Amino acid sequence: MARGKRAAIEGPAQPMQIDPGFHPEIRYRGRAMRIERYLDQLASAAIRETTGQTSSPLLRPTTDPRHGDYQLNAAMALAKALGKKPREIAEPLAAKLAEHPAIARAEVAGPGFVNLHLDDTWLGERLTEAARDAERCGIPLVDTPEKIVVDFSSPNIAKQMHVGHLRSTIIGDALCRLLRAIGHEVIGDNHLGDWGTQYGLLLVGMREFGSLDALDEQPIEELERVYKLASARAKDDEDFAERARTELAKLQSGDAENMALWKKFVDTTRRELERTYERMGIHFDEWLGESAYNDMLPGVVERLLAAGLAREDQGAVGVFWQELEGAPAKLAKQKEPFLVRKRDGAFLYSTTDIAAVLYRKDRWHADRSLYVVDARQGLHFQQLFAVAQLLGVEMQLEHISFGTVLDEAGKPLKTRDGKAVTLASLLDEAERRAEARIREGIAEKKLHIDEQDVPTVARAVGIGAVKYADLRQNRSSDYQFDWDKLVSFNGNAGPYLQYAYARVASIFAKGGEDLDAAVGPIVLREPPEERLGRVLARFGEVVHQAAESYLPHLLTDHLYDLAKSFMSFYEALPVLKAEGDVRASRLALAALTARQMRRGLDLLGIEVLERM
RNA sequence: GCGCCCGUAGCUCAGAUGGAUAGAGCGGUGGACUUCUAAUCCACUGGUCGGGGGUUCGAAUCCCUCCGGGCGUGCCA
Repeated sequence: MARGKRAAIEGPAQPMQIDPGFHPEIRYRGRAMRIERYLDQLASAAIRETTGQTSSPLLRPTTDPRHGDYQLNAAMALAKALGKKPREIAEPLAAKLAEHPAIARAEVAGPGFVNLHLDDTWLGERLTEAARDAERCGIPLVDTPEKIVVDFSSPNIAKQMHVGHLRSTIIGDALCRLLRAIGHEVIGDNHLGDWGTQYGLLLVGMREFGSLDALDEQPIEELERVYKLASARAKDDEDFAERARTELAKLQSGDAENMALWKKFVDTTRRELERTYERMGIHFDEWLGESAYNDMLPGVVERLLAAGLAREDQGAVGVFWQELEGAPAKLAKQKEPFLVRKRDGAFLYSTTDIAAVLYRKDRWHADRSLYVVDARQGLHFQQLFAVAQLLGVEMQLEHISFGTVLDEAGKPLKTRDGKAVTLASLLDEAERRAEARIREGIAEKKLHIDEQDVPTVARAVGIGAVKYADLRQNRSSDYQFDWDKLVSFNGNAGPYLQYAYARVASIFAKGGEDLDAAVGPIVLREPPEERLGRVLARFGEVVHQAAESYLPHLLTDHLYDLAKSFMSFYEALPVLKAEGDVRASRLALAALTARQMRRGLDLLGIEVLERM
């Protein structure tokens, strides 16, 4: 049963015609569903017309469906400035908006809220358009595309990736996908830790007790083994430590022999890292590690000195905020210098990061550079960004910080013997648990998976569950890792969404229907359809919000809403057994759901399965 | 000391630029499978939003203060 008024228009949706006297500049851009922005523009125009004011309508989705779909809070805000009662402002505003075909009803309520009820006919037409946009899936492009560098994952050479890299890798990858989806040009850059003091120890250690064969076969294990031995030795053998420093200096000045061995460390490790990334479906556009900026480092320090931003102190060179004009007050107060050259002449990661900022600006002409890095490095990035600003680099810099991964007891996730859990072992465990759950489901005849597909499904479900668990939480807080929740098939978890997708897909498989051919027209008749339709209509908007606020959990929450709404619809109303227009409409709703689920999960780096 | 983050239902968490009776999931209780996948769906249950002040027509949200927890802090990254 459709709410509100319904125009007589049926059949294929037309690009909507808008009364030019009302808002000549606003066009609903065909298939690009960004409904909130559209309503916002509509309401702004209505405010201008009824009050002469240019002000935000303060459009918000309602929290209670009885208040309609969206509410405007502007009347209360405008009351003081206009010297009127809020309701006196709200009444004409509501009347104006009610004239528009998108709005079924606009009611004034409470102190001066304007509650907007979307028109189901209008909404059905917009959904029909979205159903016919298989390519973009209703996600509009940004007006001004930017070039954005996303610096993420960034493991160290010669060390296993561990849970500490998990979040950066998963969140960074999702942000790349999201920003690309709304039309930005994205460079995903793996800023490897492939340069620095540990290489002196590794060079000497490798020659002393390393094996080149082992390095080829199990590079990371061998490098970790050698490093452990070498650093232990260096502690009580001053001669050994001195040789390590000498070899490091030779490496940094380009000694051919050391360079060759170092290169071998990097290449072999990279091959091993790529296997893990492949397993996770992660791709980088660039692998510019710290070593890539080596040649720039002396110049960076000189430039800072010349600009009067840095000075020498106790043999080291750094930026001393409390002495600097135009420095952020907080940095000055903290009195922590930003060191860029050590007493022994070596450079630090601060120096490398400044070089990378300059490189990204000068060589790539990036508009934005995002650093998907642990929250504990917050101070470093504050300092880095302040230096960049003082150097006059015009590029938006953002630290996309995230919290620590904790175990069930709320402590940082470690193995029993206190070591960091490696990423590989975590993924193994996820797949193992997923497989166990899947076999249970098959035994109970609740899942429909052929034996030969079990490993594939277990992989997609296991990896997907890990990613979803990470992405669904607001990045800034620490997150508690819980295996049972992770692989659970119900509730807000990855497998539930994959299951929901498989259920939609099975409608088409069962009915022999082509998903791409199911294009409606969509007409919202029953309450479950109206609810599903309203969720479907928000997709483009949510993708934009998630991308531009760097909050993937906005999308996971939305996809969960979508899955729930679809499940309710699916349980309540027949699709294949419906007839005529109703069947066509419901098939199109299902097809649009499937596409948004697939696309949405893809933007999070999560695979879907046609059958499970 | 200085700085950053956090404190919301029994548990895990959402609550963007302040908006109506603070929402999910898990858990608990009760229902729904001869009908498109029941690992699903429906209903119910559950809160001094850490405490106290302040700003506002309106505060979980902004400001101050206190309490509790985590993290960072001169030559690691």
